[in-house]
Amino acid sequence: MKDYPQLAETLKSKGIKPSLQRLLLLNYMHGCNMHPTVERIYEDLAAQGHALSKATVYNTLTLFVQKGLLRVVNLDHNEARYDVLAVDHGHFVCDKCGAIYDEPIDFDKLNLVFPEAASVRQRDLFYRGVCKRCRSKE
Amino acid sequence: MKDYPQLAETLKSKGIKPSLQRLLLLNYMHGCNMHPTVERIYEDLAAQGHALSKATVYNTLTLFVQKGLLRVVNLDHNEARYDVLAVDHGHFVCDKCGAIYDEPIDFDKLNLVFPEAASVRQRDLFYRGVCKRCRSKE
DNA sequence: ATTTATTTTAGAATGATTCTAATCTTTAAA
DNA sequence: TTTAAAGATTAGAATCATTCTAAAATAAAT
Repeated sequence: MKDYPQLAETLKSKGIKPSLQRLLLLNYMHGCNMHPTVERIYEDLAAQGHALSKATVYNTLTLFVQKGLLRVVNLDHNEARYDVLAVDHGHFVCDKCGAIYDEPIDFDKLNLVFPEAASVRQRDLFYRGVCKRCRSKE
Repeated sequence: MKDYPQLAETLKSKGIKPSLQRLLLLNYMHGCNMHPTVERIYEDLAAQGHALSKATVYNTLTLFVQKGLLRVVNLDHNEARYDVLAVDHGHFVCDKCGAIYDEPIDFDKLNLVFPEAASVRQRDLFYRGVCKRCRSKE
């Protein structure tokens, strides 16, 4: 655990009791620059010797999302992916290799208006296509 | 069927043979301003007396997406939704009632650049929050 | 007509997620 | 400290959207 007191403080500030499992999950997500699936998170933690049950992974991630520590990334209707909420950013998803690239975006500057919206909680932007790595392999 | 020859022509132009089931589905989607799930499409068609099998609904929608007639909207990791490809638009999704509002967006004008992208096939934008209808009920 | 390819279909299989009910852990009260 | 109450974790069952499979129906081609 890199920074136990800091992680615990983050949890407490959101009204979440810092159990071992929750600290492990938050620590994992903070040191994680991909957008892992539940399966991936579960396996990585198990490989590190932390065998949380899969139910706990689900429960905890859902809790973190509710409390605003993470966000769900729905790339397809198959597996959900999880993303740490840092700077506002959009995603580019490669159709070939499935890689997900983050790119900072200032949504405020886009100045988009949805007349039906009373309040906006979350903003997502996805571009899809072929990434340069895959293109260069062709 | 509103405009049989037109629908059949649309299918043929994409290299799809215009079977009855395919015409029914394309017709349904064209006269549909929501973003229906497979279940919804299946039930609506059945209610109209067109009992396609659910497998056919899945197969055909997937075919239409591959051929560029429809697009999948992944609002959550639960059910996929389908959208007719018309003008470029973003989506606002209400957290309370689940309503989905379209809003035309000129993505080109946003001028967003993903350095890792060699080519872009699709662009999606989702805002989430509470819609005015739900807000006014509170 | 007869073969061949294509489409549709019902139902089984899959797999991500949720539910359930029991166990373990922490907190609060006595 | 004990005891009780609340909260967290867990394994495994249940659910449910989607995909697979293999057969039946339809259309196209020889």
